[in-house]
Amino acid sequence: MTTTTDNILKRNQLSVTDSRKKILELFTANDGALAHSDIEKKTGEKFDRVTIYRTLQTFVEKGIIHTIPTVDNSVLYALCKMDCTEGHHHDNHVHFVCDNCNVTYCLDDVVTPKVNLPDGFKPKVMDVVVSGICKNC
Amino acid sequence: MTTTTDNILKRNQLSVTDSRKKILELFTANDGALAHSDIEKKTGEKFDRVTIYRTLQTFVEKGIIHTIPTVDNSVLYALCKMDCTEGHHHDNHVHFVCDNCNVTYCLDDVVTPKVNLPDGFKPKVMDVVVSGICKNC
DNA sequence: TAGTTTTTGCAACTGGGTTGCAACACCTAT
DNA sequence: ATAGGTGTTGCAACCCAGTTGCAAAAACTA
Ligand SMILES: [Mn+2]
Ligand SMILES: [Mn+2]
Ligand SMILES: [Zn+2]
Ligand SMILES: [Zn+2]
Repeated sequence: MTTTTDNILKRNQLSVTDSRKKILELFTANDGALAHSDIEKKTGEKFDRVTIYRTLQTFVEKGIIHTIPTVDNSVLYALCKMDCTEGHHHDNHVHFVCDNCNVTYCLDDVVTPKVNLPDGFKPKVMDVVVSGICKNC
Repeated sequence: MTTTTDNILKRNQLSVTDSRKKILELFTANDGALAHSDIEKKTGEKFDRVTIYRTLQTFVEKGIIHTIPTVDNSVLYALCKMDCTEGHHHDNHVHFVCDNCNVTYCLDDVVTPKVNLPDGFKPKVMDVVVSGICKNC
């Protein structure tokens, strides 16, 4: 029997291992973003810290997940929903952090607005993080 | 003789010390944002790392400088130009990071644009970081 | 100038993240 | 199904940013 996560791994030329399956499952089961520490807790001592770091790194490189900039200088990861490929991410969407439940959401459908920059500044990439109260709070 | 930096320190009920004067001077002399490491380099072994950390922390608390979220998860600091006070910052402006010279600017005059969020999401604060090529490059 | 308060420097510690390497698991071809 | 080669894991050791407690030193106050 071949599961969804197995397929995602194979599609990306990654060998199917316990850690990769479990970590990928966490992302597909969860609609918010996850920090390294979340994963460490949810896998419960099953895998070495280093393995988790390396797995996340691999997933980012393959375009399976992307990192999210945070205000408090921690790193968050979330599933790429667009057609991201190795080395090229299409994840320029708005992120929302809930002040109450502290969950971070990818708002893939929200278009990032245009801003008028002063003369001489040429924009390329725009990161928008909105914080407030989420739909579940 | 009383300098500008001395006045800023006194106005904020801070005792005037060498480290505070020197670090504050760096901010007033520089129009881009500074990282802890920048300050460490520019002061040249003159002050302990811990002193620099504590000074920056104090300045942030007093509303003299503010922190800037970065993509690569480092912390940047820049002078508050608005009327920020102890505990309350008015620094919701757009930040610009130059891909070429790597300087980060506070674009105090650029209004942060409105975005349309999905139903149920109530926005409070919005952080916008634009990257591209700056006016000096 | 002396006494009080605040700040500094040092040393020790924490926590996130990385690296090298040997043991192990996964994939492929027979 | 099995053996061999390749990729992945776990461990130990390390690095670096940032924090903490405390005694010495500097700044303020009277
Ligand atoms: Mn996202
Ligand atoms: Mn700013
Ligand atoms: Zn919430
Ligand atoms: Zn530039």
